[in-house]
Order: sequence, then C-alpha cells, then structure tokens
Amino acid sequence: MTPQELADHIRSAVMAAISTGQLTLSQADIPLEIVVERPKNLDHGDWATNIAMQLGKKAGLNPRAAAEILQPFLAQLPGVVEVDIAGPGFINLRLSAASQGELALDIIAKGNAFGRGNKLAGKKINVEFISANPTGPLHLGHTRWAAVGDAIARVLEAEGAQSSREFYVNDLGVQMDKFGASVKAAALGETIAEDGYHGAYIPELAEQVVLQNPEIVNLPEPERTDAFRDAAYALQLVDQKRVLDNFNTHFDVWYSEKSLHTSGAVERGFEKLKSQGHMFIEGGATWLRTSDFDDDKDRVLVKADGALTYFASDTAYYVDKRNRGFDLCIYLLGADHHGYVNRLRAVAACAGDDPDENIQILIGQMVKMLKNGEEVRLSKRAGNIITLEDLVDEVGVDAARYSLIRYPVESPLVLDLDLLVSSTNDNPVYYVQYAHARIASVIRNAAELGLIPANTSDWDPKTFDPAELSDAREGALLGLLADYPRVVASAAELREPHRIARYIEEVATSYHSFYASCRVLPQGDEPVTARNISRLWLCGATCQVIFNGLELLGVSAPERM
RNA sequence: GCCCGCGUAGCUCAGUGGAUAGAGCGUCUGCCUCCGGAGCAGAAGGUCGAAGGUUCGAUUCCUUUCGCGGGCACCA
Repeated sequence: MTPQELADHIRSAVMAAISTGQLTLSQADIPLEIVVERPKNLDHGDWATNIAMQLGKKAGLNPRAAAEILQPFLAQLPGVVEVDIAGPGFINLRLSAASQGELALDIIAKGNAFGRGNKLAGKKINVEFISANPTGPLHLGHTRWAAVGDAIARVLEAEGAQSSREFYVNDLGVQMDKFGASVKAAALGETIAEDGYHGAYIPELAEQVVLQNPEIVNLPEPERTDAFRDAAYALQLVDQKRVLDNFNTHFDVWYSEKSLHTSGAVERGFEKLKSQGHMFIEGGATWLRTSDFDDDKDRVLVKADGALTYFASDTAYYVDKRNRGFDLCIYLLGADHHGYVNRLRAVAACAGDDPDENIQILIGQMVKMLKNGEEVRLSKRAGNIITLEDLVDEVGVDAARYSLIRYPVESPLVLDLDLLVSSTNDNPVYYVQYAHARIASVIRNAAELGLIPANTSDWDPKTFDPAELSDAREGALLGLLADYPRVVASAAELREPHRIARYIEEVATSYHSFYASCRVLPQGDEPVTARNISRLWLCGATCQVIFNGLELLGVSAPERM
C-alpha cells in the first residue's frame, strides 16, 4: 500500500466517523491533502498522520479526543494492523507485512516511471541558468548552476512539466569587445590592456584563431578587431558547449542576446510594456516604472544617448520567453545578482503578468573552495580560475555533480578540493552508487544461480510473497521506498533537487542495514525458499528507486564499480 | 545607510509548525569460513547565535539584536 492509498483510506475513515455522528464536521472541514508521513522514530509505527490535530479544533475537541474517536474506524482499514495515539494527538499506523510488501511489486512494475507524478502536468517551464559571458571557460561558480539547474529541469519533468533548459549568451557589449581585443593583442604579440582578459587561455585562443584563419592578422582595422572578437567568441562558445555536454548538462536553447536585437524582440518587448502603460520618458531617456511593483527605483531602458541598456535586453528577453509559450520562467542567479530579483519581478508585472505565477528567481549562494586549507580566490581576468573542466578531471562528473546538488542552493557551499580529490570515500555519491552496484551484484548472482531472470521486467509476480518480508528492517526499507513519489513531488514543487540526494542516501543506508542482517541468497546447498525470492524483489525495488533518484540528478548508477 | 542570504555536534552540513533535533567526517568499542567490509552494530559529542512574540506546539513563522558573506550604476 502506498501512502497515497493510505491517505485515501484515512479520508474514508474520517467520513465514516462523521456519518455515525461521532464527529461533528462538514465535508469541507477535511483537508484536501491528508498528511501521511514516516515517523522519525520507526518504533512509533510505519506511518503517522496528524489528521486528528487538524480536525480537533474544528470539531470542538482536543486532538487526542478526536484521535480516540477515529481510532476504531482506522483499525478496520484493510492492511492496518495497529493504531496508536501518541503525543499531542498523532495517530500511528502499522501495516501488515503483506500490505506493506506489495509496494515492491508496484515499483518493479513501474520501473523507471516509479516516482514520477503529474502535479505539474501541462506546465511549460523555462529554466535559465549559467548564462555566463562567453569570454572564458566556465569556472567553479558556474558549475553549481550547471548541476543544479539541470537537476531542477529533470525534477520538473518528473512531475509532468515540459521544461526547457536555456542558456542566455551575452554576446554583445563591452566585455565582448575587451575579450576580442585581448585575443587580438595576444595574437599580435602586443601587451593586453590592463582591463582586458589575462587568463592563460587567451594566448591559446589567439593561436587557434590564427591557425583557423591565418589571413586575419592582415585585415584592416576595425575589421580585424571585430574578426578576432567573433572568431574567439565562436571558439569559446563551442568549448563551453563541449564542457557542459561532458558534464551531462544539455541545453535545449542557447539564446543569443544579439539575436534579441536583430530579430525585433526588443521592439516587441517595448510594445508590450508600452501597451501596459509603464514606460515613460524623462531627461531624454526612456524608463520603465518598475517602482510601481516593489522595485526601489525606476530603471532606464534607453539611455539619453540612444543606446539600449542591458536592462532593455532583460525585459525583451522575458517578454520573448512568454511569447514562446512558457507559463513560468525560472531564473537561477548567483547571490551577487540578488539585487535583480525585484526588478525582474517588476518586469513581469509591467508586462501584465503575475510575478508570483509567471516568474521565479532562485538565488544561489556562492561556492567557495578550499585548497591546502586556504580559500581559492576566483578571478577570471587575473586568470586564477578553477574551471568546470578542471573539477571534472579531478573528481569525475558524478562526484562533481552530486556534491554540488546535495546542498540547498541558498546555503553557501564550501568544497574542500583536497578532500574531494584525495579521499573520495568521504563523498556520499560513492555510498549511494556502491549500494546500487551491490544490489546489482546480488541480482546478478541470483540470475547465475537460476533463481530469477536477470532482468526485473521478466520477473513473475506470482513468485513474490509480500508476507515473507516481515523483518523490521524490511519494513523500514519498504516504507522508505514508498515515500519516494512524495520526495520527488516536493523536490519539484520547491525546486530543491537536493532532497532527492538526501533521500537516496537514506535508502542506501536502509538497504545496507537490511543486507547486513537479512540474508538474500541461499547459502551453500540450502534450498531456495519463497523468502529468498521475495527478498530479491525487495532488492530489485530498492535498486530501481536508487537508479531513478540518481537519474534525476544526472548521476550514473553503475552496475559494477 | 538600505536590501538579500547564512548562523544547528570538534569540522562540513541536513531538517516543508509536530513526538526524544539528525547525517557524514573525526574520536572510541565491536563485526569478514559464505550474497561486494566503498559495508554493518554501538558509544561519546547540542543553550538549534541571543532576546521577545504568535501557536495546543517554534530549529522552522514575526519583531528586535549580534556575528559572517554578498549586493546597491543612464556598468555589462
């Protein structure tokens, strides 16, 4: 029985209590969603509900009295073997092994789809992240967003949304020009301007640009400067795509800022804002009255000299996303951009949208890094950077992604590189992957012994007897597995994929504990029993849940390691 | 000055108003003749920065305050 099914049963028990007149409540007093949770302490039972505490007040009873009224109704529910009232009014339920065990069947039948839901079905969501200037390699700061942004998109999809990963390319403006000038200077053997880019990658880029097009150095100015900029930019963008693909983060759209200006999107954006009545002209500049909507001050769209501001691009970009049919635009921004939150929300409001409905800005704290016990200072222009690629080379894609996703983004993250590099067994990703590989190995052995087919999809449900899974550790593991769909749903709703990571760590712990005390395969010449086979089903179900969880994080689930 | 985030075990950190606040690392004690020991069982370790408030109930929500980090533009 899934917790959802249990919740439905509890609802019917509440209604039965109402119909007998023991509870004076109306239908509307029953919460839409009845909370069924795993108790922190499993001695309390398999599942707990706070329904009596929610209903008590409405029924004019104290929570414990309400719980006592409900108790006999709950005790009659199918699969429920014990109902306890505890503390202020919690109702603890214990399920029969058979009822609890059926879940393993369900998980294996659903396979990769187990845990997926439809809470966000029909929603089209744009997830924009990284959006780094294409003026250098992606560094560690970007890496957190690469991992988390991609995982958010995966989790949203798991809950039925249609998501699009989008990278906004700032291919316009003075940073691009400085970047181009720096590459040109390096190619011509000149000194790079002080406010230019000084990373070691600049001379390498210069070499590649000249190699691709030796004639470039002979071009007249200003064409030569532009040519260097465009060629270097193109190479850099290709490199970013390569690195991100390698990192298992695949963008659906690379959106060029320049194209906003050439496609007429800026004009369309301005039209939209003007039609909503929030644009005005003052001091020769064109403004957006963002202060109508919680922004500290109004923002300039077109400067007095006629040039567009960066903010103009932002507004046009937002309107363009909405025009492309996205119901919700999610932005992942670094803490250094938190000042943009109110103005971006105001843009949505100025465009006639609901900022709480159509736009969501997630602010992530910075990643700090320790090396040799000291903080590594990141500075792209000084060339003192640790790139995404460096990190992957040192610790691998799985460990890098996992260690970045495992923490909520609003908490600052300190990665001790030495620890991550030297003693990888500290990293929880190995703990989880090990559990998966270990289960895969048990199933492999079972298949070789002829106990069961190698592929879970070929397993015969008739060979499974849920009543055989009566050990407390088996119950604990099953209950935890049953909770997975709820974890996915909350990760999607809260945009917090780290919950998946924390959850599968618990599953791994629970499995190891089960494995240590419940022998799965027969030893020596022992006959094969229904218990062996039923335990294999539990192994298969656990393996599936870990696999599904890791997949939502973009981390591999190895069969062997 | 104003705005945002953080403050939980020695360290790094989980914890969507609920029960005795959790995990990993580190420290200590046990467990490999047999399914993967990258594992398991247990011990020690806490004024949830502080003070008020709301609530049947606060680590969680509100106010004040202290400490740390980040941000303020007709820059990009």
